[in-house]
Amino acid sequence: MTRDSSETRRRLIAAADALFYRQGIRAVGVDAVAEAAGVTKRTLYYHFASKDDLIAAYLEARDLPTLGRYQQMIPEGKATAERRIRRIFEQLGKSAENPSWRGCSFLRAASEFANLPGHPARTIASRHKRRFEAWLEEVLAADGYGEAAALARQLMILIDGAIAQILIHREPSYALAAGDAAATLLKGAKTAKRRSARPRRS
Amino acid sequence: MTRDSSETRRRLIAAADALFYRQGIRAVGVDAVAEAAGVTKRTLYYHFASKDDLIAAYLEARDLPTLGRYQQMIPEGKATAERRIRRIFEQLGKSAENPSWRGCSFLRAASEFANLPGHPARTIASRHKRRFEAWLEEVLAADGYGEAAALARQLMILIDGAIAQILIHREPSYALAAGDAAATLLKGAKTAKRRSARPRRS
DNA sequence: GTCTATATGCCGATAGAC
DNA sequence: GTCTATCGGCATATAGAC
Repeated sequence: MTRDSSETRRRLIAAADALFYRQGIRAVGVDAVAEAAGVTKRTLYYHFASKDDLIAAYLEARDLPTLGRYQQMIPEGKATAERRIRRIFEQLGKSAENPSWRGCSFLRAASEFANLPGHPARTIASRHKRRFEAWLEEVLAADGYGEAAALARQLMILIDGAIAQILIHREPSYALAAGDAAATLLKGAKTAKRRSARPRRS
Repeated sequence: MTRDSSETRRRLIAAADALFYRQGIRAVGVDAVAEAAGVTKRTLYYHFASKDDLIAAYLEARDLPTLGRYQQMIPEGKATAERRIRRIFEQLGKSAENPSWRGCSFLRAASEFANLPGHPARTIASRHKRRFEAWLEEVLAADGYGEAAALARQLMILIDGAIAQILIHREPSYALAAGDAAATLLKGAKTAKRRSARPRRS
């Protein structure tokens, strides 16, 4: 049945998600994924052509939900972009306090397959980060910032830099240091923003 | 003989360095390392107690040389810290243009062993980054910057963030975006620096 | 669609000769 | 200190029954 098929597939992806994110993709065998999903290895290979295919499905399934989680951190229209961006870093630090936190799945996947430029994991990871950067640009542009694209790129660098440092030192406070840097960058761009968006009263 | 012994050990570490950095640590077997070093697996296990021991030696051997390469990018007393820091990002972007560039070995190792907090690779990676951050702090403090520690941490985040983005997108220009951000942060801290370091003439 | 059983090869690590 | 030979286990992937 088609329903059963997609349900089994869904369970396999969920099992892969838990194991790949926790232990790393190369560190987990397909046997372990199949067992965690409650099926045999043969069934896994009925639903996925190869482990690479499963890896692609794992990252694909994480793409929009991951972005969505960041978007939910800063509801629209609640405050200035400056305050909303600051909140991203605060929430990142809070997430990283969870012992099951292991950094960014896309960055770790790209790192694991650094030697395989055409690997699906690389393609999906790059596209995810481009989406993330584009969203940041929208947030800044909507608040009237000039140079929103360049600024969004700098914020993206700060976010992944903070994640990298936290992962290395297991020290979530690096998120706050990155948040401070982001605030400084936004403050510096503020003047240009106000000048071009609307004339100041003073 | 002790001389032969350390020479074989050195060759094994060099072989591990080339393979681990290029392909990832978990992706390379000890067989491949031994063969690349021109010895058998048994000899590898004479010089190293385990693969983890070899991994530790690989990262340990990279620690100071890696830091040294960054230090050579900005010779002392040649220019202001602002200009010297900018040069780090320019050189990073240039390095990343080399097809054999695969990002930061310490960050990638920490990422691969994200699930093993006590692993030697994690300890060495963390210590290396602490050293790097301390060096940046020295550079800033020597040039009279106040808040040198906080600023150094922000620069560290920008450096690893740039490396992460370049690795994901295979796009070295992210280094320049990070360099722009660094320049802005240093510029913002300049006023405080000049006030505390020496009175300005104007 | 899911199963049991298996192919084939590499994994880290070791025994014991020289 | 380096070798040949090998251990048991796990890797990805597949054959064929039901």
